[in-house]
Amino acid sequence: MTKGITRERIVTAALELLDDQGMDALTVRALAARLDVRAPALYWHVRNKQELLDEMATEVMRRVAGAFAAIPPGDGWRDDLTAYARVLRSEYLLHRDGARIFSGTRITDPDVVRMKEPLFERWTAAGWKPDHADDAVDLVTAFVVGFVIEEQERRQSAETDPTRYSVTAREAWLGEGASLVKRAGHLQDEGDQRFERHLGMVLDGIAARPIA
Amino acid sequence: MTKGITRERIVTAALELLDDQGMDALTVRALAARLDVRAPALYWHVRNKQELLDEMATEVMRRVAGAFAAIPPGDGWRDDLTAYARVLRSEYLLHRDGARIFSGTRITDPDVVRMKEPLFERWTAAGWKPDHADDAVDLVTAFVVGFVIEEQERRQSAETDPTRYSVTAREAWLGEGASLVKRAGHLQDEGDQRFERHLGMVLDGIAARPIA
DNA sequence: AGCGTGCCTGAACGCCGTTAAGGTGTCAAC
DNA sequence: GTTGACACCTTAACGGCGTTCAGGCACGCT
Repeated sequence: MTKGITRERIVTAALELLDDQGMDALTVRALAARLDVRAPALYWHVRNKQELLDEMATEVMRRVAGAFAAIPPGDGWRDDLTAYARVLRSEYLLHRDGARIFSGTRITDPDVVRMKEPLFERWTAAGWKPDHADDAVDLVTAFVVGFVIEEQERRQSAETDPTRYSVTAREAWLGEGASLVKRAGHLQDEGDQRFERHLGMVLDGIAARPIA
Repeated sequence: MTKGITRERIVTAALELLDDQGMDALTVRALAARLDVRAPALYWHVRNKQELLDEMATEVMRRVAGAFAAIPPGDGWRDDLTAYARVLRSEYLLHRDGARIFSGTRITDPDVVRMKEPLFERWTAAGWKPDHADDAVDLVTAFVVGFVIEEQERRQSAETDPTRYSVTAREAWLGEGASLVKRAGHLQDEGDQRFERHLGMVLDGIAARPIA
């Protein structure tokens, strides 16, 4: 491993460590060890752990912006927002607890925020008002964040305690009655279909509003 | 303060401590001090801190269920879901980082899950399929979670660093270009209106699907 | 040759969650 | 009325955490 720590190397190593071992194992000492260095060395490049976490979140969003920019523009706002939602979800899913950790943290790089600009240009050209465009992006973002948080918790919970999401165990836990709640529990298909279906509803909701 | 620690007293004290001092100050020792007891005493009543957090989340959801049950049933699914969304949001807003902390954590009390039953009954009576009812509740939940996470982070960020969300500082940070992004930033009205508007879109999206 | 400065180390501090072992009070059984 | 069990709490301690601080080593500049 070549020496010479940089901010970027720290951030990417931190993301790897998070994926390998999970949030609890993401300690300054462990991260330093992975970079073949002692813990205090990191404090030369980063003010504290919170700043590191912010930087990690920014990096994740940078990858979202990158992946999104690599997709050819679609046929209209609906294609654009669908692509954005899918990219955001899959980037969150790449990291353990990704949605919980990386949502709603401060972005330290203006370029990431500026990525919205081309989108806004296309949509205003198509007659959208800026505030409607803003609502649309934020609504889709909120939906994806909420969806993936629940998705990831469900997934992890199933790993650590497989009985929890088994149908029979759940029914026993629920006790008597609540038959409709139980019946609904049966129907939960896995991830992707559910995501696309819910996303479709959100987009329908956006479509139902006057654009200007 | 009367002695005699119980699980419930621990949980409510923990919620108070969280509200007063924030997540970082919610330590076992500080919580014990608030209950006039030494830290290890709590381990007689609670397995570990994670279990305490789960219990706190459950308590919050119990309050959501309680507040929701206290509202007289509305005129249809739209009223029901609106009331649910508002109750969930305001309960999250009551606690620092509420949405981030309490979303997607395991609920330890079956009664909370069973609260959905009367809703499902009403809606199926009105012709909804169970899977559609399930989708609707989960979609609204995901939206509220995502919305409030962003809302709370924005609010706290504004407290600790008031320049961050000032318009002029933000524009300087964004640099040249991105004029549409900037323009959208101007329009962000505060909390409630925005919530109601976005919620309306989500509900429109639900309304746009066939119910059966 | 000497010096500043960039990057890193070793040692330490205070706090954390958690465990182990031991006390004290209450109350039923004898 | 003594004994013993048990619920509940204490003190002491452990290992690990984020972070700070003083020092040291290697380089480029004068």
